[in-house]
Amino acid sequence: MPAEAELLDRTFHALSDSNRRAIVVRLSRGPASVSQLAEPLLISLPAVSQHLDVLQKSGIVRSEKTGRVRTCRLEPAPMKTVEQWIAFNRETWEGHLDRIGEVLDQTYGGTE
Amino acid sequence: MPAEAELLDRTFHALSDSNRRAIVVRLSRGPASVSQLAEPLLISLPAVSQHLDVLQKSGIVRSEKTGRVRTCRLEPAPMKTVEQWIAFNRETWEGHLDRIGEVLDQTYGGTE
DNA sequence: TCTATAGTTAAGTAATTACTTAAGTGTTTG
DNA sequence: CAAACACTTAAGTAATTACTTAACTATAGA
Repeated sequence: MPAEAELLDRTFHALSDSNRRAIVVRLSRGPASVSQLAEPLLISLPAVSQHLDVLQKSGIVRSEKTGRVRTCRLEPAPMKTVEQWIAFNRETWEGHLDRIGEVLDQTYGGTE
Repeated sequence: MPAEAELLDRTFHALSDSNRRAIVVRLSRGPASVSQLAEPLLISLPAVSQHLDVLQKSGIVRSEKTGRVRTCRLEPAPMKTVEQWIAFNRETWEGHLDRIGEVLDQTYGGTE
């Protein structure tokens, strides 16, 4: 599988869980520690660690540990790739609709 | 779980598989039958049917059967929801960076 | 130094996923 | 009517997922 496809697989998969999306939403407002991220979630701390692994393997989150605190922050590139993939498909689809429009125009004289 | 979260779950999950994304890319260029969608893929026809089920349950794809042919087409709303979710987070993140910029400006007199 | 804190690792489990092959159901077409 | 066609359903499987609890490591503070 091409590298780009694997990145899209991992990024879409990472975002398909609402606990992980909650982490992303929180990190979009600035860096946070693991326990800060865990606090509003209704799951155990190890479960949060596992979600962070998934987010880090997709590249959405980056983190470094200082002392005993791990600080997590958002890395925007993978989500931008996903956003662009969707936008590109939407444009293709919209272009296709335009061409249907042209055919209708030619057939029924809409613009003539 | 809120209805919006479930839609995001299903839509992100639907797009996390490269065979399903290939189906979406093909459909962005116009409607197609199940076997037309299957033709370039390296999996069995039942597997394609199962992928179409996933795409239809997320609402990304809609289809109707006429005679023995099922015609599939893209339904843009769910992907637009996903695109907006990402855009909203990016904007929050960018706003956060702007505020860091302001602090740096105030601290080091960047704009004064 | 003892203890609380912050997080990690390990191991187990029930549910879900992405396939497969085999055997259907209808629908055209020769 | 028979055979080819376009799927669909069923059943099975190996891998992955999202958790859990228990036990551990490493750092910080009293």
